[in-house]
Amino acid sequence: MTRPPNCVRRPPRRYRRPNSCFMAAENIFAEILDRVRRASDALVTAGDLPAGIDQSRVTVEPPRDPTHGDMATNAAMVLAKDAGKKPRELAAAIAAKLGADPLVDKVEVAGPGFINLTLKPVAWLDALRTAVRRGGRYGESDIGRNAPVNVEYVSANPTGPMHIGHCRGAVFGDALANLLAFTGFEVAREYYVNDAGAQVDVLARSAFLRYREALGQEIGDIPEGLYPGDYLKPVGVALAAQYGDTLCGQPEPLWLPVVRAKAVAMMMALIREDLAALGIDHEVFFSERSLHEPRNGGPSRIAETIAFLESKGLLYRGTLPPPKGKVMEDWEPRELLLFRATEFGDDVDRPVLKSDGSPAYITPDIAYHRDKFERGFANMIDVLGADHAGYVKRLNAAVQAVSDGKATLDVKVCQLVRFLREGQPAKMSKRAGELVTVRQVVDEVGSDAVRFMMLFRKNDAVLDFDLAKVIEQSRDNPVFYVQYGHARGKSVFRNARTVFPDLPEEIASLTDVADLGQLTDAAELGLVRRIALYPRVVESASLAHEPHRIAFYLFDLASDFHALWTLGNATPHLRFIIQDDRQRTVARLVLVQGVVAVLASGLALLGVGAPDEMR
RNA sequence: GCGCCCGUAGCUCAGCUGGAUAGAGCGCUGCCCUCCGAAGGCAGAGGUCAGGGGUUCGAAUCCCUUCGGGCGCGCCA
Repeated sequence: MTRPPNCVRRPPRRYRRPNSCFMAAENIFAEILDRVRRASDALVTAGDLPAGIDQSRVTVEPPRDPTHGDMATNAAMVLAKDAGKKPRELAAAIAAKLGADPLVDKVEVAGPGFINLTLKPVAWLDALRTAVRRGGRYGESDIGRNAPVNVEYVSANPTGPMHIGHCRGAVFGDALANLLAFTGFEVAREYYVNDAGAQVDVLARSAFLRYREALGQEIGDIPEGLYPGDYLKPVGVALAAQYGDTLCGQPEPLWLPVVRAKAVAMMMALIREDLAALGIDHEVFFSERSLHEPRNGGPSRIAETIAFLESKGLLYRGTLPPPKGKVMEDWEPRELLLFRATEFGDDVDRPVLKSDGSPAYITPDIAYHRDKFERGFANMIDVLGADHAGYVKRLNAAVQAVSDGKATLDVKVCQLVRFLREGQPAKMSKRAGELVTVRQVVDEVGSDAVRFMMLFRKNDAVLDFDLAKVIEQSRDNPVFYVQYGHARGKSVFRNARTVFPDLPEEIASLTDVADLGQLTDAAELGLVRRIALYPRVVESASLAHEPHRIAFYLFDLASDFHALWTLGNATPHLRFIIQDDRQRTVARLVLVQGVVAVLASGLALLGVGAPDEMR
């Protein structure tokens, strides 16, 4: 019998961190932070700071105002209280140590006790060299320390093709998973298949009609309450081919499981095609139904979970107060088996069993998250749609309960997307009974545009998606603007080869011979600094579970690059290719290669293509 | 009624988990190509970070509160 395969494991498709050691200077900000800490440690040794002082709040950041130097640290201000010293006094002491650092050109104490650092140019040029050498792996890190993380996303009901409401969460979850893998987490991409609820029974009845239709029977209009979509016709045809008319004479309890399994399997195939169109491919499809079924002749996962909660004293029989703010005609108090969710911060205790004894809606979810925990995931991320925002507290309560507080769950709620065309609500053709689908949108504007735009906003803010704007070729369209940056870089290399035909195939291989000291213009060095920022952005985006930071960073990087390019219009000596100066050209090609590498790396994290030329 | 999210330039939004004089795009104003690098770039104007309290060296960011807007609320799924 066909059924969505449970826990089918395949090797992660997109990214796996190879075994390797990382260069210390991969992230120049982390490197400098390390040196600041060592300076503070030296003061501890000298007795100027108390032993064991907490340095966890010390940060190194690029200052907003470039006149404040390359980096600023708050070390003195953060440590001052514990040290019993004045911030500026302490700052002077730390600054004195840092001034001796070979990477540091200049140190200043400013404002309330900031220590502003200006690095030697060689420090930045080293960062560029690193970026070019590392290529697509630049920004990779091991901050995750191989900790397993389970990212559950999409989880659309298997009752039809994906509609656009699922699009944002799908792209978000996928990009977040990429990001976590890139930063050293052991990531599982998981899809929770709701193949057990009442809605899949409705699906089965709808498919059964199509089955009779395929057998040549007159079925008339699809009754209210069933799924009318044409996408169920192939299910009817397949059933007819497989079973002939043998299901017709059977009572519903006999044919329903058969039809349901077939329909769910075919709907999942449909959804996986839709996901594939967006470049999404989960490693695990977890069947809700499997949680209801006995395991090896023993109790089901759900029964086990209820017993577990019982043993922890987290269940009791009681009645809930009536829901407020809503007229409930048929509400009456009933005694139910309740889960003490309020002990974990939820607003009310939640029923585990309905009055008829069957599991309530959250119960399989509790069992599911318990299963994740027992599979070794102490870190879980659930990506949900806006309509599930009210569900966050009870999921957190469930995870706390089933893991004895040992697991963390971060629920990322993706807000609504408003589809527009030229600023007006988009009218999209809907065939009878079908919602607007993901496929329609991808077919119209392409996967790259959909993915980038879904990530060009914080997940918790509503998003306007203008179908006309995203295919414009202008700065107003960030997808184009960033991809164009990559293509433009590649075109520099093509042009450079016509001037210097002996240039190597791989521009990156010039890194060792290039004299990067040739990069002296403020605009060039600004671009180098932006490139050096990338590992820091990746790290913070990963830890915050906010892939949109990558998208905004790429936009800024492309912006810097386009600006430098255009500068060459008015000032020819700043052009990347200088006919009679091979050495300078080579240095600049390495710079452009840095831009190209970071754009390609960042776009790959977002799952967006990096074209060699725009068409 | 309760919970969650949002409120930053005329518009659409960033703001690096508390840092210095709050940024970008669009729009507006003024510039930069007689195709060889303008699908672009530069400059300017534009702000009580919704209002009010608090926490501390320091708040758009954290806490409380008021006002606006969105989503949700069930033994449904």
